[in-house]
Amino acid sequence: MEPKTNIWIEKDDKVVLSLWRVRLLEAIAETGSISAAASKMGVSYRRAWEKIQECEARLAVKLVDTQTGGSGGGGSSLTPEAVAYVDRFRKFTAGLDEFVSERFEKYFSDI
Amino acid sequence: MEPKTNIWIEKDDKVVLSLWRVRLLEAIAETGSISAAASKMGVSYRRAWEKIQECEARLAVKLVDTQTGGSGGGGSSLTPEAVAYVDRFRKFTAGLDEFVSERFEKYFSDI
DNA sequence: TATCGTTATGATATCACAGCATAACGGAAA
DNA sequence: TTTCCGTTATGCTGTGATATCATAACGATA
Repeated sequence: MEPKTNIWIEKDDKVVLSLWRVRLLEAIAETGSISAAASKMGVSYRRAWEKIQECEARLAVKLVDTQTGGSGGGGSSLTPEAVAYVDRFRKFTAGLDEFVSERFEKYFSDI
Repeated sequence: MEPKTNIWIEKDDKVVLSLWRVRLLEAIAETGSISAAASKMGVSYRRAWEKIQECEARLAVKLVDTQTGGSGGGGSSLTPEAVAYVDRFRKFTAGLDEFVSERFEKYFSDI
């Protein structure tokens, strides 16, 4: 038995940022491409790309700069706005895991 | 923009208890029937019943005592084990909303 | 100019879930 | 005794979301 949590931010009842989406953005920053990030996250390029579109549309902010063609085939990187959102989100959710783990230990350690 | 969270407990990568399921159990306790509880939760009886079966199977514990037929058509009530699980879960998750709200205010109040 | 990996999207298959339908049950009322 | 009613219990079917497949466009480099 193990505790699990999810945390996200909604706007008009729609997800604009979530733990998963922030991880995806971080993966894009690390790998330099949506394709590699999707692979790293274990999802199809298609799905990763769609989620990014969704976030951009709902936040009304460009999050990923993309380039098609070129030496490496192209690539992607985060906009300064995306970096700021990721940073904010990470600070926002910092300590959540510890909070949950401690409480789980306290009340479910015997199971 | 508003923060949202979910919290649950897994066993072998499968959900055994969650905020939603605990609310369902509480609704059964309050109303005295799965049918009324499902309606209260805004889902079909079918779905409510299935989730209870799932929890019982995965926890290997009987959670709901049911009675078919009779004056009111029958009804349901929680077993002592279920009451104990609900209580534990509520204690486990107490304070989570405040934790998240505070942090959200701190880092996203301007948006 | 041919190549190659990436972005960008359409088209189709698959699957969890919602909604509908129905049988069994048994106390209460007729 | 027989009918009635609301609940439990479960099968069946439609549907929307998601996964998988396929393909066009792009452009620096060799």
